Amino acid sequence: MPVHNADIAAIFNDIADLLEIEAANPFRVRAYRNAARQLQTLAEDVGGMLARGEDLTRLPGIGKDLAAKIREIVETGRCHALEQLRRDLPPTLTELLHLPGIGPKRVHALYHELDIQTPAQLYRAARDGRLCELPGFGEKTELKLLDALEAHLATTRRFKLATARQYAEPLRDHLAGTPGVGEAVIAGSYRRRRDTVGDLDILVTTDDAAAVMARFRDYDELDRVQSLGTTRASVLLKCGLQVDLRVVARENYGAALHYFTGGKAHNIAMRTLARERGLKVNEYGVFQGVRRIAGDTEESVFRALGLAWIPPELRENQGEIQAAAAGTLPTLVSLGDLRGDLHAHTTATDGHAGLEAMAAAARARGLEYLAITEHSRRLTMAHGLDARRLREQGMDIDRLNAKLKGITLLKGIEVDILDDGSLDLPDTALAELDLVVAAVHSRFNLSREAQTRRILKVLAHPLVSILAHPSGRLIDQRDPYDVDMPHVIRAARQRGCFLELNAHPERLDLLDTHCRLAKEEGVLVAISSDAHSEADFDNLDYGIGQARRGWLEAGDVLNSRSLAEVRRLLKRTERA
DNA sequence: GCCGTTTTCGGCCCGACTGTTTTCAGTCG
Repeated sequence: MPVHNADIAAIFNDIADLLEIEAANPFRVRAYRNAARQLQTLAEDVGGMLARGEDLTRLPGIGKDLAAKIREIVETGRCHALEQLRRDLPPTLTELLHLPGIGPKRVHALYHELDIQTPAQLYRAARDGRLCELPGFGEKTELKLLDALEAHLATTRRFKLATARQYAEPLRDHLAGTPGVGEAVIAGSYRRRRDTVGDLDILVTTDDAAAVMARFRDYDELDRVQSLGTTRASVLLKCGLQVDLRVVARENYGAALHYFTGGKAHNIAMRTLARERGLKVNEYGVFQGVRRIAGDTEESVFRALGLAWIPPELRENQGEIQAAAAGTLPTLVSLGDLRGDLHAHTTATDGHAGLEAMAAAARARGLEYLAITEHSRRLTMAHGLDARRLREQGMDIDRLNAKLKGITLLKGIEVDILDDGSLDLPDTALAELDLVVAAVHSRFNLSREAQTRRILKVLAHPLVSILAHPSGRLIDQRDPYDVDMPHVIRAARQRGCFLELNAHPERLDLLDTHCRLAKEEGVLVAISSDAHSEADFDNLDYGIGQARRGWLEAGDVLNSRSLAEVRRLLKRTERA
């Protein structure tokens, strides 16, 4: 079984947890966590990099020791260091660590003083009032733990960005309605437009923090307060989403917004850079000694460190700080750059609107062209098209195009990729179309070798232009299938094919890291709505967010081109 | 454990809130 970066990251995080419980050097612990984070943001599995003879110590945060451990895990599937730790400490202790209010010191005490190893044992101890015996534990801690364990708060889940938005915007508006409030903005991973968010970070500026806190506490959707101070509060909404609120004075807005937007790694890198320059960055500003030299605006914070303003989507410490210093930040693609959409359905299959309505909806959003790409016959559930119905729809599109103004419909198909990598419709039918989008909808659990072979075969097909939702994942529902994505991307470049970034909020597929890899390899990305209804074109904005996280510029996006240019590029695919 | 135009040793981001502490450690983001 191939080992994935996420597996190695999990091992490193486990090691970090156990080391922390053993009160190891905190910087050593941090090194493991940094490495885990680094691994999770790589576009390619380190196994592949090792196979090509690459030196892993070139990766930031990976030195000689951790590179050797990675090699050990890839080659043997085991990690001696972790096994050693687990001989000394029960592995279930890391579960305790994830309970609210429980950190390494308390886990250490629980284990060594009361022999508590699992959440269930902790629950019994709290219920029996045995926790109070421990120094540092009191009655309140005990009650809070009982509460948390009963509410199963240990299982923290992430929310899809589109779902989080439904809760976030009304709450932000509620807070913004407090008298005296200046700015009220949702920061954190929401502002960075991650595909999912673990919690909401809301920043409010005002001179009357108490009023904002009071209004926060009175919010209808609020389930319980976890902490509430004069400038910071943390609550759980009834839906289970955690919200962290921070209130600052107006002059601190820029510094606070930067602080509460950046990914952890970005913020640490920024503060390290400041320190190197004899400065200090915190949520109140940039300081030279006691003198505050910036912080009113985000621009001023970056400028004080000699950096250009970095778009929120890039703030993950993936090279954006270096690019900002060198003046080489990308000009990220925006919704207005999109001139067409290359993936949509109608009532002919599983869509909810007809050709004409979909065309009108696309045109209303400023699009100049729209490809109709129904499912093919194998997807009987979606009433997929066979060759005859596809031809009939083509004639409908010709007739409609003759009278449509301001938008052109393209004839396409989202043809199903069969188990062996062949296509669900004959070439004679596909050859009649303007573009062929190919998609995997079955056999998600093939081995990496078989799945990669299957998709490479599709990319080699002379009539295929775009690979739809390349990883096949459904957020929260289905993991990506196992495929060698760097290989797929290189194959797409050789064949002149394009990769779709499916903008549906449940897909957001291409992943951001693979968008960036596609850009580096020179493969254009099609940001597609996969619209099944008129309203679905609004989803394009989620695709834009993901594309921006992948550093894509307008020039990297296929459907930022004019219709004539797109037609030319599709033709080149066929000839390649 | 990582890292290095001040360095191969000696650093390593920063502050708020809670609870139990009576001056602060632990946790969290």
